[in-house]
Amino acid sequence: MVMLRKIDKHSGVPAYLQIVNQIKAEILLGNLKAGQQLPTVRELETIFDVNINTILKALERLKAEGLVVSEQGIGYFVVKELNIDAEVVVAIKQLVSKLKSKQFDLYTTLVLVEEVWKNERF
Amino acid sequence: MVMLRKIDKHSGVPAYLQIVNQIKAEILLGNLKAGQQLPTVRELETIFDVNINTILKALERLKAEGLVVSEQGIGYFVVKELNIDAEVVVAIKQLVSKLKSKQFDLYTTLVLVEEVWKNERF
DNA sequence: CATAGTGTTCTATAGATATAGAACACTAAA
DNA sequence: TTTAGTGTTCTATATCTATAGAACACTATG
Repeated sequence: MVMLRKIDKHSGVPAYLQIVNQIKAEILLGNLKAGQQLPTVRELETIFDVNINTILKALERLKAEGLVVSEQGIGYFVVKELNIDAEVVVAIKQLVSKLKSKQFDLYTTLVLVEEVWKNERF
Repeated sequence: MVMLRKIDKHSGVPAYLQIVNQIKAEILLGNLKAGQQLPTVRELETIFDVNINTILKALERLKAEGLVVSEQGIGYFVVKELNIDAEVVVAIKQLVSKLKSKQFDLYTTLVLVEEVWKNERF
């Protein structure tokens, strides 16, 4: 089931990138499958609560990355199936569960993951 | 040991926020301890490879969050000790290790963690 | 007191981001 | 053919982000 949420306008991350991220994640998690149609651009405008031009900028990026295609007069469609290893999803869910139980917030969590990623040699 | 890196000017995330994140993470990981002096603003300018005003914007944010204080003519100092549970760091390192071994990139990883965080009810 | 090394403030400019509004182009179905 | 529902393009405007450059203020030390 596709879950698209309003973006966070105060996070500092550009709105169009937050939209790209959400749609990409839905594809990665298998909630959006190849061939499936996205909501219309005007529906996305409502869903994300941003201007249509911001929607178009995000979709343009997703097209450039080859994840979706547009058909004028019809709609946008998912191209690639990017289903990831279920084991990975489980591992992420476990970490998220642990951090939530320890009262971490999302922002702190993301910062820590990024730093560990960049600082550790594996 | 403090590890501060040049920011990624093409990530879309504002430079001053990337700087805030790096310094905050160093404090969280215990690499910057309470009372410790940060590099000078002009050293930070070189380290992060951005303009001094961008450094000041980041430090202003860290001051507002109560993580650092400035003393004019002297320097910036860490206020809070935010050392986190070692168990949490280990868990994050394990996840990062697993994802790197499966050829995930950092960007995809962060997007997935964020989506799982927002979509799962724990 | 003079100086070097700190942080601080200010102005000007360029580029990126986001919105609003309007119009246009294509597709499918009545 | 007409119409409703799609995507597409364009202009104008406001705000945020980042840089450059200059000057100023405070602290410690010789």
